[in-house]
Amino acid sequence: MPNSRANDALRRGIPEATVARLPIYHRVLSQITERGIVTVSSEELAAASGVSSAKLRKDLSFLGSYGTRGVGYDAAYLLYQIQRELGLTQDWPVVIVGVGNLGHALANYGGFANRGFRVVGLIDADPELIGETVTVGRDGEILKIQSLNDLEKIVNEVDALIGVIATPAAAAQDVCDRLVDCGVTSILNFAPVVLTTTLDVHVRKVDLATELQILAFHEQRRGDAHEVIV
Amino acid sequence: MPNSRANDALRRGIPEATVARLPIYHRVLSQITERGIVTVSSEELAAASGVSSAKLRKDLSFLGSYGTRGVGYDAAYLLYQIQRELGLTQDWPVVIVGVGNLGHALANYGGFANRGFRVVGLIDADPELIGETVTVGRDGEILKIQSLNDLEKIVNEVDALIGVIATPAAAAQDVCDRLVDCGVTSILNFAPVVLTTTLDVHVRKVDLATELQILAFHEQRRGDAHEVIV
DNA sequence: ACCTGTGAAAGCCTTCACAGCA
DNA sequence: TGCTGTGAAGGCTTTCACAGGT
Repeated sequence: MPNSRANDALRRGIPEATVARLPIYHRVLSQITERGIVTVSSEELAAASGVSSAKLRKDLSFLGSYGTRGVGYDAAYLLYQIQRELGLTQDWPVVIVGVGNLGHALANYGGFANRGFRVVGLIDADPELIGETVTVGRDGEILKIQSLNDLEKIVNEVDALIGVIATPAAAAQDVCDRLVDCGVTSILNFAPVVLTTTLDVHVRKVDLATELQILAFHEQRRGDAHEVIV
Repeated sequence: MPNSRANDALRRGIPEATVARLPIYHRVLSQITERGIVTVSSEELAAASGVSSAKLRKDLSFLGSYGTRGVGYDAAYLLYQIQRELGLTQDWPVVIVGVGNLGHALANYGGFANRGFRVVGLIDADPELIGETVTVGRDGEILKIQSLNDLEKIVNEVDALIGVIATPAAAAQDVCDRLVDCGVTSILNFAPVVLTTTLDVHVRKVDLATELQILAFHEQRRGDAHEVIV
């Protein structure tokens, strides 16, 4: 039974590459609807998202047929569908472990709240930091930094399924293990280490040095672009 | 002339997917050599990097034949080759625009210095911040935050080719244009906007909310994994 | 015996180009 | 006419499996 690509959309098997772009479309559509625009063509939406229109149409076709031929997409309706697909219509409690500069930046980051994420726990190992208050989100909600010792208690209390690791590299694997042990199934890791977990846990990694190194690679390439062995 | 894949490595056309993994291998090899390990097999290195050994061998084969059959790779030698390939044997001056929490975190980030990056400029629009000193890197080097008005002067002075944008979304495109105008050709963008530039400028994007949204998507999937149309 | 390096196969993603519908 | 939705083609990436050295 050679199960073709055609059925994938129906079986809700949205390609990973498409999933990774949905948040961009989501953001662009938010801006567009806020400006009062009602209808948008694949060409326009693609340009604003930095992708080709063919790619955009393919991406959207995995969600369903939400456009109108000859016209375009109803921006608000499409926005809602993407929101639903991404699970942003519900509320995701998130705990952040490691409240250095980066952790602070994440806690303050305004972009979370209106996308369904709520920072409900700030955890750090440094006794100096514990008890300190941090403003999370844009509307001035205040949260106290809690002790790493209480990680399990905190995670269980707030029922977080998503954890963010912004600790030094040395602490990350241990924190990861503990998060997973108490039920966290999705982890966003900013520490520069490869985390090992069971397969059912989703780990995504953001590595600042890595990004710069990729840029440096291309930058260097400019210089010796013509040192080619023919 | 159907130019085959086989020549790609020689013509220095390393696949993008491989380039994106080289920094990981680089980091893992650094740790390994620091522990005094001399020889490493593709299996070991792959495990520590979180990839399959076949993938690792293919990746390394694009750089050249640096292993020994029946034995493995000389860790220090391989590390050097990757370093050279990534352009980390030279020194890249980097300017950071936007010195909020995130900008601070980036400035302080210890991982840059020993990977060939040197933060040489901190720029912000907020008059309150200008003149404030920030410790960059691990060895306590001190840098003063400078005014956005002087961006062009600063970039030209320090000869930066790489710029990091950590400003609010609204300011990002303008900052990008100005950086490009004064010769920056690689940009790492943390602002949640799609930047438009000429094709010869390399832009990489790190979007914190996007990463969480991708996790949320998969998290949601767990719940309704069985709501499948058959 | 062992482990690298690599063609070949399989799978995934993007682009093309146009049928199909408003 | 105009724009979406989508097969088909093409390109890129990963995996397989083994030939080729040590």
